[in-house]
Amino acid sequence: MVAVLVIEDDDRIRLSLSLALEDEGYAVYTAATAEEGLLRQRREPADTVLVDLMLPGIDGFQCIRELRRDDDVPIVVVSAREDTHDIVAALEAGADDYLVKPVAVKELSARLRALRRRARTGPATPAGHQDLGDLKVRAQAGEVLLHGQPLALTRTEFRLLCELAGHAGQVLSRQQLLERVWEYDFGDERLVDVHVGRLRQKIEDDPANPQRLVTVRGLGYKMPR
Amino acid sequence: MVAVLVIEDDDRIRLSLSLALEDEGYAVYTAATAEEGLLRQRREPADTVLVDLMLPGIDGFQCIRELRRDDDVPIVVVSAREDTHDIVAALEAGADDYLVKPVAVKELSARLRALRRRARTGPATPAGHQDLGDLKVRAQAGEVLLHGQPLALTRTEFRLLCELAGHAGQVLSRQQLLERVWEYDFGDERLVDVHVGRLRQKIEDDPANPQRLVTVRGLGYKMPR
DNA sequence: GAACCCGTGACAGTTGTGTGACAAATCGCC
DNA sequence: GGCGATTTGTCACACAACTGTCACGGGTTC
Repeated sequence: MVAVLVIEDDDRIRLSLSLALEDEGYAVYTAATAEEGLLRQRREPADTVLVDLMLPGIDGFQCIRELRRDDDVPIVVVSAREDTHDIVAALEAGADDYLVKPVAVKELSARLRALRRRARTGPATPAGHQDLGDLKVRAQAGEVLLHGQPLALTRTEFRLLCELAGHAGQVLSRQQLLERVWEYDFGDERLVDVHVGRLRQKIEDDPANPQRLVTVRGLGYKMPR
Repeated sequence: MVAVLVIEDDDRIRLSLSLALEDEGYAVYTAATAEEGLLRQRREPADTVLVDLMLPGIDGFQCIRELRRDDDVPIVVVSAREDTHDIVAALEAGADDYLVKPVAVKELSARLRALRRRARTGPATPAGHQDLGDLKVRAQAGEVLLHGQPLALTRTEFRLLCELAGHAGQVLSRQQLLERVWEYDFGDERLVDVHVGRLRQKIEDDPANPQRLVTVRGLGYKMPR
């Protein structure tokens, strides 16, 4: 299911956009302000973001720049302003497409598909590739190198490692890992422990004394930088 | 220098677009018909293609499909028709963007930049020719050499191989392959498995132990660099 | 010492992948 | 335009790999 985040302050437009997109088969998240949208995208990233330009507080341009700072997500502007200057500014800020209200839903949907088709040819997983000493994570190639040798990881191990390596130096709670790796909203947190254990068997020189994937008691796990 | 191919039958529009794009710093090739444009793109590929919808002979839609057959080049439609139906059809055919005439050059330029920014993150080599050890893929010539000997591949096998070889070192999911090789938006992913199996019979020395086309369990397939 | 946190081995159920068979669709040739 | 050959997509089966649960035990905190 493709998730779309709609950032739009006008309640009526937000609602009608949401309904239309849901009809097209998208999962829709919404936010009424840029702040809310940015927060939401950071917590639970959507696959595509629709954003209005005229927003209270942080405006659309700034919002796009903020999103682009650490996210390569496709961004589509939906705005009432049809001035060329606005269009150019939004695209320069990092937007991928720009539609003028009122939008035809069929067109919006087609443009989303075209954009996603193009975006998908990019990196498959969020983090590109990470080097942590002897351990190299090549997300695109779907491979992990330890001392230059490719490692045979299962999908779950791979995704777990990507998640941890992508936030090297930062503690991730079992709950966060469950949500991001397993996409579970709930579940047995011990599951994480088991897979961390299995992962350690493969990436640690001495699995009983983990160096690369350490546990932070009471908080979770992290990979030191 | 970024090269743009403009396919447009109206002399005046073609000329003014060319001049405007040259002003923006693009190298511009032109073609007055789809046939001419396709030939030109095959001989000397541009980095982006602008195409009109109403062309004599092969029309714009068909032209887009032909281009897409063996090229991942960004395609922008510039048309006088502003009907949603046309827009959707063009995007579905494979276009990346759609502008309604008359176009503001600044906007066109900004959209080209946005599109190229997005497209560049994609495949490193569009559709040239790839050498992977003993296996040489000549996409343009439509032939594949194994140990210097030409291989007899079916069309599907050939396109599958081109797609994989064109992204050597990168995992492609079954879904991605379905979309790019079969142009299915959905469908049975097992179809990919079957054709990978058939392809292996032809390109692997020992099909039971694939070396050139390996499966990455849970993720998809890839050809190692 | 009690409560809690974490590592780990075992195991059954689930999922992913390769492959042969087959019918429908397409192609090439006359 | 017809007909055999080739290609394509679907299906089902078999096997291997992976996943999640559980229980046990050692360590840590208070």
